[in-house]
Amino acid sequence: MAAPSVPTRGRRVKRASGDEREAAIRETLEELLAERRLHEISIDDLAKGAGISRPTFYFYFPSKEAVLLSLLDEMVSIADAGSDAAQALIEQDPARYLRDALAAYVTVFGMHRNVAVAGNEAAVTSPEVRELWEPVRERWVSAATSAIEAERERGAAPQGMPARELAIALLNMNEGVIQTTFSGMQPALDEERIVEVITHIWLSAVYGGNPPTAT
Amino acid sequence: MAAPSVPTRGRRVKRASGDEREAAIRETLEELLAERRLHEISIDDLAKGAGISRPTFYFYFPSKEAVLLSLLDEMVSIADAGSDAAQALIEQDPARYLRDALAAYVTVFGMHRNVAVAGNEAAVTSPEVRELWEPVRERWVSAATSAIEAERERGAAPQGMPARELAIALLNMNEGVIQTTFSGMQPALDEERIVEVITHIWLSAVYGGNPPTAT
DNA sequence: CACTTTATCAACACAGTGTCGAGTTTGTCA
DNA sequence: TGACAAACTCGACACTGTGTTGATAAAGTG
Repeated sequence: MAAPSVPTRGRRVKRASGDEREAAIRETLEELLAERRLHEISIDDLAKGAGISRPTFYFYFPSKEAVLLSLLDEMVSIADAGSDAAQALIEQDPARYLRDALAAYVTVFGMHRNVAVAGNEAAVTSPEVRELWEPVRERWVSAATSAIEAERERGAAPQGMPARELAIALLNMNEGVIQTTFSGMQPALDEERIVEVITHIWLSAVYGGNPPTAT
Repeated sequence: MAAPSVPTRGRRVKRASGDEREAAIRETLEELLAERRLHEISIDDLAKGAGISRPTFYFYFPSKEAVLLSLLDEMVSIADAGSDAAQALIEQDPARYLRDALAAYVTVFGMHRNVAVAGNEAAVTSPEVRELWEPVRERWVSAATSAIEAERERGAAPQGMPARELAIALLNMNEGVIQTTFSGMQPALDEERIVEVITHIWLSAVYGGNPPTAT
């Protein structure tokens, strides 16, 4: 499992000056996303920023969405790692597990907010980006569904809505909250309040008024 | 208050052949949105569909986003009207009021799903569309905030999270659920389940396990 | 029936995309 | 060490879409 620190998504091996260029392109995109939206950034901007010509850009990436994709890939794996760390708590203290896992995502997405917001923009435009996101979302939904079902089985949570439906709607809430807050839309939650508010809604929806007890 | 059936958003008076062209452009956009995404539709496509040349298009609208804007305008006022109809119930049976109001939006947005999905796409790209949506969202948040506070005052709902924060997060959930379901993204809720699932989450978040009683 | 308003479009200038083919540099191993 | 291939680079092209200009026709009005 000695995976490279940054997922390479199937690009063939590359080294030396090539790797530096590739990194320069990625860095340029992340920098430019701090100033303007994805659709306002041209391939020429990325090429210029990385010190190469536009045709050379295509040697490294097939499109600007592909550059974003590699940034998103990295961000998602960091976020997943953070929430896996909370995993240990799942049986002892479900409420704290939930808060920690949600906090992990909100923190990472907040640190890379430009990438996260651009990902949302590109998910509409680019089938490739959608193909990256769908399995990620499905994994989150499955994990939440299992957790809810486990809590019901041990009698901590009441029966009710199908667990998967709850999970989907609540995930949509997370995404929406993160999106509006980090893209500067109004009205939106204050950044520091996100975790508290969405944790409360998850807990009420799942446990309905009877908060879970720690063991 | 003899407002025209379709809001005109400040365009100067226009009539006869002019009005027909304008309507033809709007219809063409709604038709084409059933086949492909907004960014895949060119101004020339709209012009051709309305039987005019591309420069003539600009006589009627400054951009394709402006056409979408007028479609969105219409959709929002229909949806608002539908939820105003539920308003009467707010004091007698809050839970049913909530379900009816949510159902009104989901139904209207579902009927014009192509417009709704395109609106979301354009909100990222076009400041004008964002300027239309922000006040609409603010109105919804304010209405929900007042309703929650009223329920707390009469003792039906417990104190807790600031009402406005709840309202914002729950509105984000509604938008996210509608967006994923109607844009065909996966995973998503089944269309017929949306109202039931989101109503449940609103009620749990606001009343925490103690459902409101009808008077 | 002058004259303004409304409506129309051919032609242009531009910005961005993606590709082709010809070049240079770099590493390898005979 | 020098031939060869792979990695890398970019000028120039073809193409798609945008937005504007300026000339023109048709309709409505005093």
